[in-house]
Amino acid sequence: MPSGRKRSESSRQAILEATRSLLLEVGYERLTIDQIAARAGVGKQTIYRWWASKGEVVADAALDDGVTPHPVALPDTGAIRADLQTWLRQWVTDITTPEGTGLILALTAAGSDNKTLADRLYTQFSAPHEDRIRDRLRRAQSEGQLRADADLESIASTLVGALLYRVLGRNRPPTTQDADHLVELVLRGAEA
Amino acid sequence: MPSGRKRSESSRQAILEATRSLLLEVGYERLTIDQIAARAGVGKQTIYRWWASKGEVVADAALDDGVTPHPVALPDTGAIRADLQTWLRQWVTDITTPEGTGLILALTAAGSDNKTLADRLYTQFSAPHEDRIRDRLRRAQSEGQLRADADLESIASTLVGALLYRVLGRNRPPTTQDADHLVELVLRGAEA
Amino acid sequence: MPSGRKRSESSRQAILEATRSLLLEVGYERLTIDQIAARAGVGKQTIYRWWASKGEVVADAALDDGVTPHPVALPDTGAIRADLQTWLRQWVTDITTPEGTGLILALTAAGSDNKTLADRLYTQFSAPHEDRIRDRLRRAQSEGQLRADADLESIASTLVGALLYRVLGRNRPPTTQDADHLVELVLRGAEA
Amino acid sequence: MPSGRKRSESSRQAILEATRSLLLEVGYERLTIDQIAARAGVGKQTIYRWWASKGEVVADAALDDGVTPHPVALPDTGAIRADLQTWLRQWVTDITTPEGTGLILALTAAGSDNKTLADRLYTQFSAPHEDRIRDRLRRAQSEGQLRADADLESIASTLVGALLYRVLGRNRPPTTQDADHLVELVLRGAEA
DNA sequence: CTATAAACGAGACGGTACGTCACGTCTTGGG
DNA sequence: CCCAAGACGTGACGTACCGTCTCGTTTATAG
Repeated sequence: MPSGRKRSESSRQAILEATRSLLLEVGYERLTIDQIAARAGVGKQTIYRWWASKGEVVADAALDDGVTPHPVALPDTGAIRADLQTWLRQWVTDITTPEGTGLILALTAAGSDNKTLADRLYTQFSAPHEDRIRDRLRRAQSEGQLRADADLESIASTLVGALLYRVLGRNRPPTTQDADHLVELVLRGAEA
Repeated sequence: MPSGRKRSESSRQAILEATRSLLLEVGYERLTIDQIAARAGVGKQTIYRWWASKGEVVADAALDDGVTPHPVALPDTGAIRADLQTWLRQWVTDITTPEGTGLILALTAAGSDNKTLADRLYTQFSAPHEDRIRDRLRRAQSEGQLRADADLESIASTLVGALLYRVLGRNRPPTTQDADHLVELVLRGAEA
Repeated sequence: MPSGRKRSESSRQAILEATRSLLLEVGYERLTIDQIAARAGVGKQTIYRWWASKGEVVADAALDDGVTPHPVALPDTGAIRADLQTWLRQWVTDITTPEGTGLILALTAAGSDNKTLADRLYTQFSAPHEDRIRDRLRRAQSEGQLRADADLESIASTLVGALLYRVLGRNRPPTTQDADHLVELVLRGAEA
Repeated sequence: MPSGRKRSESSRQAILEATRSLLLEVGYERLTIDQIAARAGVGKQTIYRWWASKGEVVADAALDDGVTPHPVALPDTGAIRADLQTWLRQWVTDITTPEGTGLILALTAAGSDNKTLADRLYTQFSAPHEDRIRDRLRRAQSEGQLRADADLESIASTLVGALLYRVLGRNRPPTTQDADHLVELVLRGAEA
């Protein structure tokens, strides 16, 4: 029977919020646990008690934030190309804001350092996007809009990867127009 | 007129070599200047004298390494799809070795932290690849293998981005087959 | 009229016993409340509820232990020198055991830090010894064995102090023979 | 051939001076390495590089201070009792100042915790006093002022121990008069 | 026979200090 | 002027304890 004081939800929130704000101010590499604790008004041990590393805190901070995993399902108006464009345009807008780009850079750095964390970040951040796209593609395929032999996994992965690559490159962040072109490029050959 | 002792080439080499080996052993984040100096048998000052930051050393270490920027030009047998596949298959093989993946992860982490460095890395590492692909595509276009309105920049960027995305994701590193499929996917709609 | 649960005697005992054993294992400085609580199987609050500081717990642990304040009265065979020697020999034996020395070192450290505690320790630990010696000396004086102008306080304090000094010094712990010599030294000039 | 930067004498001095002042302000137990470093304007590592523990720093701080080991030799006017009294009176005055008492309490606490340190403190602090006293006693003995069988070691140790005991007890710090009485007490039986 | 109130074991909390590591700079002595 | 060595002030690391504060749970008295 577990006794003892319960985990403080307010501390948990304060830590994640402090992490998010510091991430935008100083970036992942210069982010320190000391800073997070100080800004959150929390003892360092309270962070170490519940998270194994800076990367874990950052991951939770990003994923806890409603914005990032962007749970919006793809629209289904019947026109696959338009629906994909609508959705990707919105996603590009989100990830090219300072907040969005900052979180992506932070999560990438975090994942670079830690395979376990990289897996978790892929599963919770990238995979849901790919899944949503693939599901919508599958519907289109069953409706005969896409060829039966189109590699839907590959299309979804390429769409997400190509845009993230431009965000990570930093000098040519993707635009909504880029999103449109990209959809055209990869769909052209897949359409029936 | 410069007097005094000349810069030691052997120290420079030792530093870059030590950096490369440590990068594979401990990764970018846990790499330290102290370690590099110790392994290279070099004073720390000698590192700080010639490089501004850990990221710069890592960038030089990676780019100095013949393997990574992979200076091989694309073949030109006349068949654009086959040539692209040949080249990309080789590149995928290179970047999915432990050394290749390690360096890419390190460079990504380094670039996440530093916009200036990110630009340099893009210019010296990614851009040459995109350029080579785009040049070959252009030739194919002028030969009438590709449609006149195909967005060659976009194709090149997508090919590179989609594969790097899979390397960074770590759980599904790209295979030579993936490279083939990817070329098919993006070329299908661009071919005349 | 107080209601509610009574103080747990078993917890009190467990705390003092845990304190004694830990004191011998790690010494006063490395002794922690957390350790005591863990070994005693007790919540930390139960310690803080009843004791104000580590020093207080240690003092109670030492004084609760029958051994230390050694309540044995001095014998009175009529021969002051022999009686003193008998008693001091026993005391030296007690305080040079590992347990005895450990407690004295702990109490000394505790008293060094805290004037209030130092007073209490003196009153409950040293003073009773001096008092017993002085009372026996007084009897001897009234019997004419000691000169009327002998400074009995001073003699008692010197006997106790000289032996404790050797215990604290650690490299030359006093022997029963030392006790004999000491009695001879200070009594020789005081005897009638 | 040892190269590299030399140890900073100014840092060493600043550390010992900071330690002395903090010792008087907060006492041994509440003294922290962080505090010492901050007040001395020094990095913590500079302390840990040269001293193994808080106790070592305190010992050096005390012994480096000219006051404490009080290198004054005993006078030799020919009258052993008067010479001893003169010297002990001065010593009592020194060790009953706030500074003197503070250092003694600190050194006692330090020695309680660490046998090695206790030995060093005895050797460098107490032993020199006992030695000086014993040497003077020996001279007196050879001049026939003291009995040939007087235990000079024991006398010296008793004088030092009895006075330090009163300092440690805190409630009855020794006076110059106490010093006089003590000399009388232990010499009376030893004089020829 | 219940309330209710205090003490209990447990353990999370905001903090302070620990001793270590790495930073980037400075000093030393030697090419 | 460069170099290897290495001490320096700074600051973050992750851990250990501090003394306080909830949490149920247990044990006594009071109604």
